[in-house]
Amino acid sequence: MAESPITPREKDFATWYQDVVIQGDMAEPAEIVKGCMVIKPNGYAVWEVLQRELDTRFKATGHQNVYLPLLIPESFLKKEAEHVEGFSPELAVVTHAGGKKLEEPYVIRPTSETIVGHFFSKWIQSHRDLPMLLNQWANVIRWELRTRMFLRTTEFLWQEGHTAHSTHEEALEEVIRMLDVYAEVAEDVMAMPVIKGVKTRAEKFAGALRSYSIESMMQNGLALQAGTSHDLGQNFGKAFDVQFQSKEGKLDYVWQTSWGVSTRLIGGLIMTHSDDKGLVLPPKMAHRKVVIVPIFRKDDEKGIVMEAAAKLAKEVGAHIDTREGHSPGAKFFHWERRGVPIVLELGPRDVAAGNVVIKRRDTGTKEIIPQTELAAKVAETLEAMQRDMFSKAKQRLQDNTVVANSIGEVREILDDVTAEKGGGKFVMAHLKDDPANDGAIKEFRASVRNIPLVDEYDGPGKCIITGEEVAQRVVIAKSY
RNA sequence: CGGGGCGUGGCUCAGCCUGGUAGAGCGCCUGGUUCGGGACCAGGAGGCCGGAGGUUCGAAUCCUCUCGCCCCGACCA
Repeated sequence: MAESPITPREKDFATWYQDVVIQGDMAEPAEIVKGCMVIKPNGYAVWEVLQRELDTRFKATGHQNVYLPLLIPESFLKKEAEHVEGFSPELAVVTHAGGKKLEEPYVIRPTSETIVGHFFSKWIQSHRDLPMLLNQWANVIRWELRTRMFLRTTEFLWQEGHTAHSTHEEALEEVIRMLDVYAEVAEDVMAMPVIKGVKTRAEKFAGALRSYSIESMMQNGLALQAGTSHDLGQNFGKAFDVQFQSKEGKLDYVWQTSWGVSTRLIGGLIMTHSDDKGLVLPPKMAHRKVVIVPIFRKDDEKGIVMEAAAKLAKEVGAHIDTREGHSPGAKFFHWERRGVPIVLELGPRDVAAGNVVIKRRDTGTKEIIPQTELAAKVAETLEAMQRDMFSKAKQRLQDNTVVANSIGEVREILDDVTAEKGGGKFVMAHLKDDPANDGAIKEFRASVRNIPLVDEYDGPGKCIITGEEVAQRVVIAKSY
């Protein structure tokens, strides 16, 4: 009996996560480039599902895809003071090309606000050019000091939306619209509950007026920022001189937004649903939803079983594991680790009785059913799994969200929490949105995740640090 | 970037302290028996020990530098 190569969550959550990523054939460290990973077919397929789900919604809300240069003139970054200050430490810079030193270095994009600003200024003259609603699917590089597969890697894949509007109100509507799209994909497709909210001023995107985020809770109770949407105000408009003439003939700067989600979502997906046996994918995220493991001994059995398997596979769109030289048991483990939602077992006994064994990945429940009922059963099971996985995650979020009324209390709850040991909570507390207060929270390595858009608690109260009256509680947690 | 740990067949690791031309288990290949939760037997292939330099008659082993991975911290849409 071989031991599971996956470290139990209880023992070391961080190691468990890595084991699941590798054993699930999602990705592996590139090793030849610092902080980079190789996304393997099983992982990239998940990204493709996400891309499809997101892109469909972007198009439905009027956006078009574009592609902008990977390299950005260094001077562009410097045009927005806060932006350059925020990103400078993590930039990779190209200084040589074509065999000689460049007059002006190029920065490998960490994000494209600056280059978008440049092109917006070329493309926008009139209010008739607005709104301009663009999105880019791309890779970016940020030289982070500490990386973890999917959660934070030097190079990662993402989409960045960039829009320009004639009024601040309209831009704000866009910011919230896209935040809602992110929340919908997270909850309805990934079965990953999120809290929508505003980032504090200290935590906002470098160069934005305000940032909004969706925050989700991983199984160790740590928060993961799953997506962000920024109200850029006129900051980049002014820095890149993006002006338009209004109906009234007046010149004004555009109001911009930007929003993005990345391959980090895959890390969130894994840490929300997977278990000690490996990856668990919600049906909507699984590119391969049903796999049939045929069981037989002799050749005559093989013929009968394979024939029945082919028929069932066609009926429910399943993949048949025809690999030779692997026992059925080995095949069960194989698909279990890769998170396939439903595995069907089909052997001579089942064929003789007209049955098939259906097994759910999330609960491990096994059931013998008549083959005639399979199609309906599969559809019903996939739906139930999607629903149940969301409920379970939602319940966990609720169970691990607590209220605190003093800074000491917050600290006591979060002090010992680590990514490895877990025990994390979302602590709801009244806190004034002031960088000094963020600093106080940071002392015990936690942070304000966001200020929820919908207050599900007790409304106004006194700030746990300054004692000032604030409108509502904020989410404080340790995070990735 | 600071502190700690670690790089040896595909994987996990032993060997290193006390230098003397590389080992185990798993995996892989072939054949046979198996096959309802990681099968077994037999035979076989595969590594110059992360990389570079140094010390030495001789380096996986000692020294220096370097690259990468993991953990803690700092940093971080």
